[in-house]
Amino acid sequence: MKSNEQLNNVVNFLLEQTVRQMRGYAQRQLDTLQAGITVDQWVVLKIIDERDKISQVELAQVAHKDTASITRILDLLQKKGLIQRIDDEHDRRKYLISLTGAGKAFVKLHLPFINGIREQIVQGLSKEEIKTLKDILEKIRQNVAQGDPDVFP
Amino acid sequence: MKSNEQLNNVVNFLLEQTVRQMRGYAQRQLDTLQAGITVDQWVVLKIIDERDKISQVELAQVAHKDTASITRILDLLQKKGLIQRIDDEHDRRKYLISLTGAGKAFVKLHLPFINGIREQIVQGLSKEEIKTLKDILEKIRQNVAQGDPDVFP
DNA sequence: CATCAAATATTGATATATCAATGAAATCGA
DNA sequence: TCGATTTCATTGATATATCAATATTTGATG
Repeated sequence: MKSNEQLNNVVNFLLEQTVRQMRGYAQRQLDTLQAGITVDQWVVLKIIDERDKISQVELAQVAHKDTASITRILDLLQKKGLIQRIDDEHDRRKYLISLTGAGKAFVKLHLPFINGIREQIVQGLSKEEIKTLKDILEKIRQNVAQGDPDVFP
Repeated sequence: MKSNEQLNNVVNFLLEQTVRQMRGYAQRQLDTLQAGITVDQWVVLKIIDERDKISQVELAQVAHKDTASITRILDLLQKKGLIQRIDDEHDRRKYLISLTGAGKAFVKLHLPFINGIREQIVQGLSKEEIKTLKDILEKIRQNVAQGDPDVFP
């Protein structure tokens, strides 16, 4: 089984490494915009764009991040003037998160370029390959799943 | 090409999410050992086990980590008494990194269990699927590659 | 209604990634 | 050999992940 161990190690490693490189690539591309924003901040910004008045817990679920991370990312986005926290009248524990005018403009301005980045990442992969990749990743996700599984389309 | 866009987004997201869950799973399993060590620390430890007297730059290359990260991970491993930095007589900028006796014993003790974790992660995947996965990830890596590509077996 | 449990956001601690700057040492080129 | 460049390890700063603890508020149940 020694060769299997090798292979498993390689797969684990390759997956991590690929994601690391993807993130690096996306960040470097994003940096060329001089927009002063990180990939994770963009992800959060984009979700807010699509789901106005979302709460932080929901945001965390959709972004697959911890609420602590969301708090800190929102702090940064708020400092940049891109989002705002509005008190929820019906539940005073919550904020309703929205884009500011500047935030909306920011998303609108940069969305096409950023969609381009994502296309470049999977460039040259056929639909079949993408489907196969998704299936395999789904199997891995089931192997490592704990508690409530979250569903991908 | 419009139909692909949604798909692309999912693939990027799914990859990141899968790796995140893999890491979480591996860490939780590691935690059951009560060994007080992280996945990344284990990775570094294992490399030192295989390549005694390695330098920190080499370690960084093999582990695909920044030298800054290596410095900090080694600091922690050294505090735990698992590794030692020895001055390189031939190049006084370098350390030669080695496991201590405790470090060797630690690796020997936990290696089988940790290999088991890797095994569980890719459980149920056929060799063909693993090969396909590797090929697809390799394509993505090439799409996002910058500078010197690093080679996987 | 009072209490107790759960949800929400925040904060703190620790680990890591990444980038930039630094000091010390080695090497290279004229 | 001297000076410039490069290499090595470290440190600092910032961003994020994760886990734990907390205050506030809500909801549920007696």
